[in-house]
Amino acid sequence: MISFVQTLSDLLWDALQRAFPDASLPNACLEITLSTQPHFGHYQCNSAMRFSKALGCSPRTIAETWLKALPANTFIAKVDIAGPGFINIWVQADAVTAQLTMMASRERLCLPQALAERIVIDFSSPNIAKQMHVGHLRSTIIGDCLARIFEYLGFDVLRLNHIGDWGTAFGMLIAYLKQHQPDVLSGQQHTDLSHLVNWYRASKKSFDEDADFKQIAQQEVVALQRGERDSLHAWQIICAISKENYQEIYDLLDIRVTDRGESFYNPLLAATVNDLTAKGLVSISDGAKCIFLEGFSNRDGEPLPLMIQKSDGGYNYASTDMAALKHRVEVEHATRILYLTDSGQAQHFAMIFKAADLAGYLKQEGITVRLDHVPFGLVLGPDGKKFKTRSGETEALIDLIQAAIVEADRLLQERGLDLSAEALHHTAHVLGINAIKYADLSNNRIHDYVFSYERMLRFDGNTAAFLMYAYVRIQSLKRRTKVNPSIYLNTPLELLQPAELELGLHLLRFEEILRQISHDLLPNRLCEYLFNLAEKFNAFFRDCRVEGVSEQNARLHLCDITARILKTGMELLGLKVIEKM
RNA sequence: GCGCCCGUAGCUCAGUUGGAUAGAGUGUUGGUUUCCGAAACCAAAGGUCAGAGGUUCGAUUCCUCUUGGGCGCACCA
Repeated sequence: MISFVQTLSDLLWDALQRAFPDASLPNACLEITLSTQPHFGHYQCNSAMRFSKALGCSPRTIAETWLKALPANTFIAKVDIAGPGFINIWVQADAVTAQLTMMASRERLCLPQALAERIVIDFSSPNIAKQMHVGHLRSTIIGDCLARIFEYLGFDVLRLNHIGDWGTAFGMLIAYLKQHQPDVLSGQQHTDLSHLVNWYRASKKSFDEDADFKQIAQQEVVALQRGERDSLHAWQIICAISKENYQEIYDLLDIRVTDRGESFYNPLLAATVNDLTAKGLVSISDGAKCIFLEGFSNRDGEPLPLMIQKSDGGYNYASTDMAALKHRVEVEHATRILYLTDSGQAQHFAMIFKAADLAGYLKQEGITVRLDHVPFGLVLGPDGKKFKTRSGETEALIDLIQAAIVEADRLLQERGLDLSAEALHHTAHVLGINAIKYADLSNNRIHDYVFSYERMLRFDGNTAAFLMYAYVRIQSLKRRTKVNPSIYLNTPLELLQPAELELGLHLLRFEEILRQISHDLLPNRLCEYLFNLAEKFNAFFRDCRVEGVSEQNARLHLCDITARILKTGMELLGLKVIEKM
């Protein structure tokens, strides 16, 4: 759909060229934005000031000449010049109605991409033999949300879980299990992640303190990488136990992601290193294969390497990331790759991206692959420091989620709702998880944010519950009037009152918001949009009676579109929508 | 030391091609229901946008410096 701003922009651009046919304007792009104040109209154009120099006269004169050339049209109701040369625009309700009707007639509320660009989103990425913790929460939630938005926009999205399932740690864990837990490896004894975590700690201790064990562990790594059957089998058992644990979390959070861990790229590592070497990018430093890149130096001011092979011949995460990038471009044909990790890895990815560019991995069939590191800040505890439990341990994600659900349950019970125990429990479940997700997504991801059950579970303010409440209220109203949807959906929309027009204009901006997020990758913009939508609906609902008035069915139609966008928007954030609460 | 990120109301945060009087939420104070869900709405109060300079018609936004905080910087990922 051509956005409303675009339509206005086209109209004004034509007028500008008619008004100043001989002028060469510096910028073919008009600046049209939402008005900053209600009395400045619906939209404002700020370009007259910018053109002042090029046209050699004052912004006000430009604006006056410009608007005289604006032909009569069905979009603009009124224009006005204010201040130094701002052009304020009031739109015609009929034009909004027409666009809204067109939008609502489609099953999907925005147009799909002309070309289904292939986009890889690398997110979540827990580590085998470790609990998922808050650090994985943001990657998982934000990554899933971006994936949903890109899918909705019609991109061909490949969600990849780059699990930490390979590397030196497995040697010691396998060695330890062989020595102390043979029944687990033989499959005779089932176990869970909490035991695994303890064994991991114990094996680490032995590794650090016992030279003999260390040697055995290192041999296990070699055996594993060689693909020896016993070692591989042990590795598979360890992975399976871990996956059980994080699949439980993904089920709770409704996250869909394809497992493709570091181990997947193991067979590609040697070839990748060879390829980089053949391209002359690699030099040997202290026995390790390194790529030295301009602009990166270490604490002693010496060049900082991107190490792609260790001096002992082993590979590390840079090797895997280079191989993965190559695979995603060459085999998966990705034209864009997003990496959802904390901002601490910014330098690492900056180096990976630069090295990939130098190696020519980003040019494929005339297309330049776009790489985005999508960084995010830390989750902080109430003390403003990195989130920890009271005992100072890193909090397991599963506990965190359960706690939110328990807290939501308690709050709902306090309210004394007219719900069955089962319905209340279900609502608490949805509310708890929605609250965690929304609290995360509604903050700008760049910043650290303070985690607080109390704040995220509030029923008022910019929270998940506020959006859910706005939605159920609309659904309730639709039920209450007992009008068959086929009747109100076929009743022409009318935007008579200012609050109706405001709501209608806001509804039209949905696609524009999603497109913007596909560029800046900031889901908080969708949260803000939906929060404003709920507010504008509340204003409409305050000013415009729905039930039992002559405009009833037209207004029910508007309510229905509002509910659809609220629902779609919440689903794009990964929130569950309920019909009653 | 080098590099990256951040500093906006008491608190939590928006504010991205530079736009008019910097906005929400929360908290505080006051108000709104014979009427569609008051889990709502309205209003008041609250600011040196960390500080200083620069760029220009215009800077929270871009540049430089200062300051405070966070993170990264060779064989863990």
